[in-house]
This record gives sequence, structure tokens and C-alpha cells, in this order.
Amino acid sequence: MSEKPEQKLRKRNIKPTAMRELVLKVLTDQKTAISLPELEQKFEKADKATLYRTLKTFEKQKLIHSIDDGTGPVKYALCLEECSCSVNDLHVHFHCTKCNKTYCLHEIPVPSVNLPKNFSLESVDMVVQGICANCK
Amino acid sequence: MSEKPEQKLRKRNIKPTAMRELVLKVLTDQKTAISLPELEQKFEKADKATLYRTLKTFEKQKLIHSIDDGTGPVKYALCLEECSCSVNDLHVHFHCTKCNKTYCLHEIPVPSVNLPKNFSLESVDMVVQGICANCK
DNA sequence: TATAACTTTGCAACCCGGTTGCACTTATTA
DNA sequence: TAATAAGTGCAACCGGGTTGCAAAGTTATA
Repeated sequence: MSEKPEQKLRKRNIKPTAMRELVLKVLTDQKTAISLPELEQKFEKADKATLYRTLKTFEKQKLIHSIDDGTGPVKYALCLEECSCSVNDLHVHFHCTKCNKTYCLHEIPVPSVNLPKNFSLESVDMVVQGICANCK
Repeated sequence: MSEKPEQKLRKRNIKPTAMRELVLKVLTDQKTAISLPELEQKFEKADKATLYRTLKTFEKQKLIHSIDDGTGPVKYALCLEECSCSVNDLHVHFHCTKCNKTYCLHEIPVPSVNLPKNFSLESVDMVVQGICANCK
């Protein structure tokens, strides 16, 4: 059973305002990542800057993470409950070149890489491009 | 022995104009990837649109490839001689969070991933974030 | 060689995602 | 309740990317 949006926000130390609960709801209903422009369209009323700052707050508190699939606007998706956005939590993302949807493949961790001498690793972004199951 | 820029362009079916040879030279001298804004700064004279179109032409003809390291402008780097930008030619990129330089790790191929059922793979972008040997 | 056809370049303008300043409203706290 | 802080809305701006169009340069054709 999933907990209430309000609790989910509190758990991440985000003050639960009406606006934020609405945005969280959209993010929760969404199976794929969503960009700021897309989010704007989902709200007739809300202001771009507010939504922008909401996403930034969510990201900072690790409620969501950002994905740059290279197709323009950055997209955002919910983190898993236990996620702390550390290297261990990283997963592969998939971008469908047909429907332009971007998926979190939570079950596929980012493979490890052996870097050249004296290169140290902080994080990894891995985006697979292709056709998703829906478009096949 | 490296061949003349002019030949390098011809080999990729790019008409070798003065402009293009200059841009190719900059790209060749560069050890790390370069963005359009950075390229602009290297030329006092040349126009942004021309440089933009030059890069697009180079990319289309697979003389260079683009890298989006998530820090803003897209960067470009020379392909290897034999590169055809197919999945086999893909390599890992490294972005240094300190000096903001982006490296092609040609010797590190992108690891393979097992996608979920009915997801098909066309390409992969893998960018490792960290500190490079120079900044260490 | 002259002319026509095409390609490349330069300039200007535009688009769009992202970001910030500031005033106003809403919550918190003393 | 007054004072303070946090959140929101509006407007404006920035910067990378992109396009239209005319001028300059190149190539092909008669």
C-alpha cells in the first residue's frame, strides 16, 4: 500500500503545500519521466517558475532524480523509497526514439567501469536509446 | 602518420573549404571534446551559424560525434578513423566535474545491457562523472 | 568563357528551456 | 496579534540552438 503524498513529502523533509502535493501526484501517476515543459501543460494554472522550483526542491531532497536523455528538456522521475541517489542507487534509463518517453529501468543497475589511472568516479549516467515495448 | 585535414574531409565526403579545415584543425588539436560556444571563442571572426552548420555536417558524415554530458552545451569530439558510429564503436565518456573537460575513453567500450522484454536497443550514451587525472 | 545552378557563408532574428528578481500571499512562530 | 519566514506568481532575462535569407564563392554546362 502506498502512503499519502503528504507523508512522502514529510519523509524527505519537504513542507507539504497544496502545489507540491499536486506535482507529486502527477509524478506518481506517471509511469515515465516528465519534463518541466510537459509538467507545465498538465497544469493550466500553475506558473513555470513555481513548478521549476518545486522540481528543484524535490531533486535536492532526493524525492526525484533528473535524466538528460539528450532530446532537449531534462526529465524527472520519482526515486525509489530507499534511494539516496548514491552510486549504488544508479540505474539505467531508456529513451524510446519513437514515442519519446523515458523510462527508469530500476531493476537494471548501471554496470561498473574501470577508469584509466587517476580518474575517479563520482557518478554515472547511462541512457539506452531504442524502441520501447509499447511502440514495438 | 596523420593525414592532411583536406584528405580527412574528403574521405568522409565533406567538401574541404577553408572554414572546415580550420574547424577540423581545432578539433584535432583538442584532446577533449569542445562545445559550439567554446568553438566560437576560438574564432574571433567566424559566425556562430556557420560553425554550427559545420559541426552538423561533420556529425552527419561521422567525422565527429556529439556528447551531452549534462552540463549544458553539447560537446563534439573527433571519431576514430574507422568509426561508423555504430553500436560497436560506442565508448564511454568521462566528464570532469572540476575542470569541466569531457574525454572520450576510446579504449573503454560501452558495456552491454540486458533490456526488458520487447525493448530494443539502438544506441547507448554512457557518461561517467568524476575527477580526471589532471585535476587529481 | 559566359552563364546558370548549386553550395557555403554571414547576418539577423527567433525559439525554447532554464533561471532569477521582486512583490505578494500564505504559513509559522514569538 | 505582530513579526518573520517560506512559498507562489509574474515578468524579464540568459544562453544554446536553429532557421531564413541574401551575398559570396564554387562547380557544372553550353
